[in-house]
Amino acid sequence: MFNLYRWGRSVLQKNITAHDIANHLGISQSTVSRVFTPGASVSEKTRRRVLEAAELLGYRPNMLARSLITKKTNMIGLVMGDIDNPFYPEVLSKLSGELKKRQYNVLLLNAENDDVPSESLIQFLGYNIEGLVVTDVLLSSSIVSQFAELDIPIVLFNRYTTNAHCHTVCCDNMDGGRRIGEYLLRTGHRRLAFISGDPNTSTSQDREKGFRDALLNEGLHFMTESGGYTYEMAYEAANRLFLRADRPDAIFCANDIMAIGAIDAAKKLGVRVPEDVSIIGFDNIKPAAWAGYDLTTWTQPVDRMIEATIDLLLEKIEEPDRRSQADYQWIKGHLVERNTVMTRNKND
Amino acid sequence: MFNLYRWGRSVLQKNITAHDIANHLGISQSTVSRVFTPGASVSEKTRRRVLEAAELLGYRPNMLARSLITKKTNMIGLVMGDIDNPFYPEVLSKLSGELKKRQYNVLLLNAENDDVPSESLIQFLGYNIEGLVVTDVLLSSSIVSQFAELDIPIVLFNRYTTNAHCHTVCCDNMDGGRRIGEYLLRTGHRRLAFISGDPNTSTSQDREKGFRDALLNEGLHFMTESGGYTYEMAYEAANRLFLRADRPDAIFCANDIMAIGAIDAAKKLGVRVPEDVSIIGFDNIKPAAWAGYDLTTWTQPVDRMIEATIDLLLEKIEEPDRRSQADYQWIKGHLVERNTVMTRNKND
DNA sequence: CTGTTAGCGCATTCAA
DNA sequence: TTGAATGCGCTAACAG
Repeated sequence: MFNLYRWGRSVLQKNITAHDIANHLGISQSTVSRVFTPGASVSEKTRRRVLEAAELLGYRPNMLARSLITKKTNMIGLVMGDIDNPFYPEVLSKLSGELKKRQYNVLLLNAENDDVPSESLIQFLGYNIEGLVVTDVLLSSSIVSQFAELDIPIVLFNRYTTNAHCHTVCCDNMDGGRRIGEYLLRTGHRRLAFISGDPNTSTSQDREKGFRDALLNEGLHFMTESGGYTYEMAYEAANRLFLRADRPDAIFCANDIMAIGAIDAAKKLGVRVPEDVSIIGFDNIKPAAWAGYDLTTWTQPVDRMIEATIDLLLEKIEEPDRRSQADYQWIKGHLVERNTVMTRNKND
Repeated sequence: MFNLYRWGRSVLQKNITAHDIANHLGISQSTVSRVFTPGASVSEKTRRRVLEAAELLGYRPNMLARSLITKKTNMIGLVMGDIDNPFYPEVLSKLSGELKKRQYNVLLLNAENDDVPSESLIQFLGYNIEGLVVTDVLLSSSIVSQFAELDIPIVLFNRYTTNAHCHTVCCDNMDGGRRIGEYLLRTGHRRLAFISGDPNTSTSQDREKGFRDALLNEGLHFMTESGGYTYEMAYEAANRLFLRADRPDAIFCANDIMAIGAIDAAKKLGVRVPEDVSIIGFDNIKPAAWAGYDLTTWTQPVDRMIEATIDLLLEKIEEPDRRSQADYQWIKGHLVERNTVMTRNKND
């Protein structure tokens, strides 16, 4: 009889290989491999024996060796931008969760202050990641072309470029901005202001552009301040706005964090929200729902965006020629009415 | 002369290997390998030629093949608990950043609601991760022993167990709780309350225990409510507290999110903070500093905790016998005084 | 259904 | 300093 010690290896050995199992069972290594290869043909009996021995000895196929041959690592690179915005941890968590459901693992890279470390991305290539998701930042074109040459798909989450190799899943920011503008108009606001995020980002630009379009239809202009997507800068920006002679009756902030900063600034100055000024945000992060703010805002449909991201990415990976998914997807959000906007008398 | 096409491969070829470079240069594959192996001996001249050709052809060593031999993958597994608490995205981002500085990459796994997917962790073993960092959750002992058998170190961040194989880097929660208790006593509070987090977590338990110790020294008891580490539950818990006949004059919440919920509950009921009730949190997350809350709280020294985590983990990985780092580290935080606690007249 | 063989791309002996 | 040879652990033909 074969037994655990027959081949001079103890149960406590660290690296059990398919070979060990094969020897232990007196079968060939490739048969063992077949048991762990979906779709390979093995008799039910040997399958059971192998599985049993594997369980006993603690065998687990070595993904690295496997990947070396199959060229499938099941690893996806994830580049995270602005983690300070609570919107993105949510994205991160859901994205990695969904990816795991589909058998993919996430190799993480965080890009602090818009500075995507190119060398790390190149390292990722060394690990043979099969795809890349990039949230809220842009990649250098040199990096993009390296990925392109290797046919590794890239999906930009909430960003877009004209670079043909980058696909995009994005909240329809223009639409959001426009409909927020229309909403503010419809509720009787006339002295409007916009606090922008980082002016270099398409998210901020598009929200502003949509907003402008809506106002232009009514022949209205609006004041602008820069809030850099941070609480502190938006707080200051709002202060400047409130101190103006023609103080706005509504402020649209390019994200919720800034809207919260604006609300706090208003409180400090004794400007009442929404009686004296309406404030509206964008993202619908958790704190927006807190009783202390109760912020009217715009929802980014995270779940649908993530679903689209994954469907797009995995289609590119698994059936590159299928192209059933659009390469650029703009997903519309919707208004969440809470209590920071009030309807005004148009003859105010 | 050799040229790019001599070996029938075009510049656009997808997978350039060390062999390709070798052929292109008319040298051996092992020489090419040496150029990319720190400490190997290659003449300066060939090193330059190889590097040049590599650059030209876009060669990059395949980490998988390399790891197969060296047993070094430079990958660290990271299990993230409660990502809803803004404290943890910060940890995530800093941890992965520091790890990258030390040449390690992060394989991510997020554990939603305390449910660590064991199969995913076992998958991680297949990828030959070299270490595991676990934030704010606990692992099943069966998983831990599998890691132990393979000598893969585990560092628990903000959790601890008696399991010998798990090392720990933790904010000294008992100390924090105690010193918060002492602070509240010193500032004249006598009717104290505690809103706990998830009662199963050591973080909540220890903060409560320290708090109790401080009060016991003065022979005081305190009211307790459960806030489950969420804004909503803490809001309700605070409501119950405020409606009692013996309404507390100070509430210690086991984290900032809950303290914010408590503040909002107070506002809603017209209970003034800090005039009628003092509120103190734990974590010092960003929103605690917002003007709308201006929360007095306890800082977890994130940077030092992360540094300790990495030092500990990498020592276990790189020089397992050195043991210069303590296996269990409790790091003390400190009070951040803002405006939700006021000194009371002891004869009130 | 199973065993044999041949690599995947690389680091690492051992000679030269 | 370099090249030839070997094998890490595995999958994928190819026979049988």
